[in-house]
Amino acid sequence: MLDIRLIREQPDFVKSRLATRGGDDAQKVDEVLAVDAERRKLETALQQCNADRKRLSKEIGAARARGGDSSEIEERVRKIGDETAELVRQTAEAEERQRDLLLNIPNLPHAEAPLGKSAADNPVVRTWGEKPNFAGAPLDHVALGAKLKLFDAERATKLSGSGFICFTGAGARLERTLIQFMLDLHTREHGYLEVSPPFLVRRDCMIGTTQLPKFEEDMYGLENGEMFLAPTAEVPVTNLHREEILAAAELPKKFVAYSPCFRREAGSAGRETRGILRVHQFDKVELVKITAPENSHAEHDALTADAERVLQSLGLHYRVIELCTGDIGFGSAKTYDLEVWSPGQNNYLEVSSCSNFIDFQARRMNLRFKDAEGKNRFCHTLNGSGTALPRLFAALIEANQQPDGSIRIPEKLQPYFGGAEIR
RNA sequence: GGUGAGGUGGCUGAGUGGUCGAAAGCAGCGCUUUGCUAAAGCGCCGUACCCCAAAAGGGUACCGAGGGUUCGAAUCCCUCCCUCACCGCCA
Repeated sequence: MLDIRLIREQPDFVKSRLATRGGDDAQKVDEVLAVDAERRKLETALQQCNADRKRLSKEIGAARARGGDSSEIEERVRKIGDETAELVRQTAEAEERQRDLLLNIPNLPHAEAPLGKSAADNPVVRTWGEKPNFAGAPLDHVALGAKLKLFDAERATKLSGSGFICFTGAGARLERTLIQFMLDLHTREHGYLEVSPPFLVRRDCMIGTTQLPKFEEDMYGLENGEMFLAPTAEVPVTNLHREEILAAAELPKKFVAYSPCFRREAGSAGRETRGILRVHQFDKVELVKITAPENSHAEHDALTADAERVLQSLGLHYRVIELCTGDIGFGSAKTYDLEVWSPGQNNYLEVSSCSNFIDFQARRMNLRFKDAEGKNRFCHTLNGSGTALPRLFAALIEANQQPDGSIRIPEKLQPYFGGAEIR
């Protein structure tokens, strides 16, 4: 949520930053400004009424204490009360309209975010490692999975419909191994606190981390829209400290959490849907940071580096791209995507998205900290998936397939996996 | 799921219809005095929003949340949420 004061004081700046995303947000800014002006007018009038009512009511009390007659004042206050009721209704309505509008305006892309219209304009920031060489054409993860019985899409569909996957045997073990490997890496070597949060969260949490109200059709809701299956651990973990005022010394807070993630993937039929690349339920290990504003960019770079360590440790070739202003997510000001090389797809696969939300989520969550001068200021929030499991799984088995059809387990993973190969 | 108790400012804790944004104590900040690692006295000490060009200042709201009664609600009524205790059920 953007700061209404920023919109009020610098509307042209806000509009010009939003314009870099494309879309019609400038119009929403004008709407919110109009509502804001109306709201404040109503609020001032209402407060004047309340002040009169309060003052006169006290006079009634004083008059009665003296044993005097107060019926005339009582009549006046009753009249003010009638006027107030209408103002209360109008003010509340204006407040709600303003909030609805604000919740539907996306974050301002950071000044350093590259300009662009679509994913085609996302610059490559850096690459790591080399594409592996294969004697013949490498198999893709679907073929490898079928051959080695690593997952069973048909039976998962029988259980839950299309877009669900069931890992089996060595595949299930490899999946579990990757989760544990990442949790250990981030807790032992990068200083994150492991949390195992609820996966079912209240509506407020989904608003806090910007999934709602705009993307409700992509979420699985229960209990008449009061509860939702988390689409990422970002939701429960970032909301852990919602409506709190943290001490400056506590920052940055660094969390790592494993969770299954539930997404309807509405409207994405046909895009990267082969095999296990886009499913309605998948496992993910998520990184979340809560930082002071001064440090959020440095912490963002560090978080991205921590996510990269996973791919480096597994010896997987990847590249880092930065999302351009036209492609960046609704709530994010600056985002790096990690894309791992998939020999089977002969393309890069997005496995991790590291975003700096600045104070956009913190305002929605009312998440603040007390700074050195004792002022309460909004925190900055960052998150990056320490990698979406099925895609990492797919890239990993494709990159490590051997001429004899077996899969070599990367060295660092072997102690976790309890073996050096799958055959 | 049942029964009972309870949710007040950073903390403890008063307050059952009016002068209560809320006593008192603790913690914190400032000043004064005396001075050896401290005591005493005094003052300050919540958040959000609105008005004001701004500062100063003024105002409104907030005693778990939301409604209601009333001229007036921390206080009375209703609903909900949460915490604690015990009981039931259960991985």
